[in-house]
Amino acid sequence: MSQAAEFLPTVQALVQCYQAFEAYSAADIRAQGLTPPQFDIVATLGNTPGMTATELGEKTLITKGTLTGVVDRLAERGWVERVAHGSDRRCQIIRLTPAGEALFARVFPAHIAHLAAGFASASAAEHARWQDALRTLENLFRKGSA
Amino acid sequence: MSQAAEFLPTVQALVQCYQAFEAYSAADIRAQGLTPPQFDIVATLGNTPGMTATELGEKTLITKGTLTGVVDRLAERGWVERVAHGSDRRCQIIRLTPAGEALFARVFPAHIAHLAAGFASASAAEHARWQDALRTLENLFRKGSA
DNA sequence: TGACATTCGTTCTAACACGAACTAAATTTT
DNA sequence: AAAATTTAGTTCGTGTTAGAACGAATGTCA
Repeated sequence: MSQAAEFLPTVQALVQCYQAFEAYSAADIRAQGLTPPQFDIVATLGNTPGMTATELGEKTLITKGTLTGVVDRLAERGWVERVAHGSDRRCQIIRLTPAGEALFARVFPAHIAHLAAGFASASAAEHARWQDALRTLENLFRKGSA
Repeated sequence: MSQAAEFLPTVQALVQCYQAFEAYSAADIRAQGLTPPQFDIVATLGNTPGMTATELGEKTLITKGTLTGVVDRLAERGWVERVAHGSDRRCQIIRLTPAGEALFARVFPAHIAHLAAGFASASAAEHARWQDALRTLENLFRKGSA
């Protein structure tokens, strides 16, 4: 109410910064034939023995209802598979197939390289400043919503 | 490639900060019976005589294909209307109805107050630091994609 | 003037997002 | 052990998203 002019530019800067990053990152992911959520899942499952859908949802911040569909589409293309959990018949372990591991080995390093190219001109001091600023800002909203 | 460990925490901090803000902001908007894009449109049309769909899309960063549907739903509820453009029969002016203006007068100040509450503990110096950090970060991705 | 290209908004498709309702399987309570 | 609760994952409804194709209106150019 009081200082609207004070925080609105901050909000605007955050939104625009995030959207610029998203556009930069997503363009590279889509160019490799994956959607951002699909890439997120493949990257999370890479170099692991697989995990339950609940775990995968927690790591990727994808809600369980959405996760079913994204995993379905990855499974249709033969990149992931659902296998029974040993002791709990409610759970399924989701893991990469051999084809999925080959996909991971191809697209993950490529995407990291794409991001690294964007950050080529950034110094360690700048990274420290960004991380510090972003974390203090994030804490405002986490505290506010708790 | 070289310093993957250097920029990944920055990316992670950006994504988590943005998602925390989104969650904080969207919860308030949904509690008032609007979706975030719907709020965005009502807020953009408030205190204006209306504008074309193209203009509205540019200001809200909603693509034209999406805009049709969002405006449809707002029109169904009687908050916005499409009126003919005087000179160009391809265009339509989208504007708030009286009910839409009443909605704007109710939800817009309430949402600003919600955000202001989140920023209550922030100083002017912090805002300057956040805005500076976010803008330098944003420029990396804009330059990289150009 | 007539052919061509551009712009405006809608429609379509495929995918994602969230929450609520639902089934099945465990776990806890009594 | 039987009943009540919790947890795992799917399904469903509503809404958002990007991009491509489309028809109608406008503008350009020869």
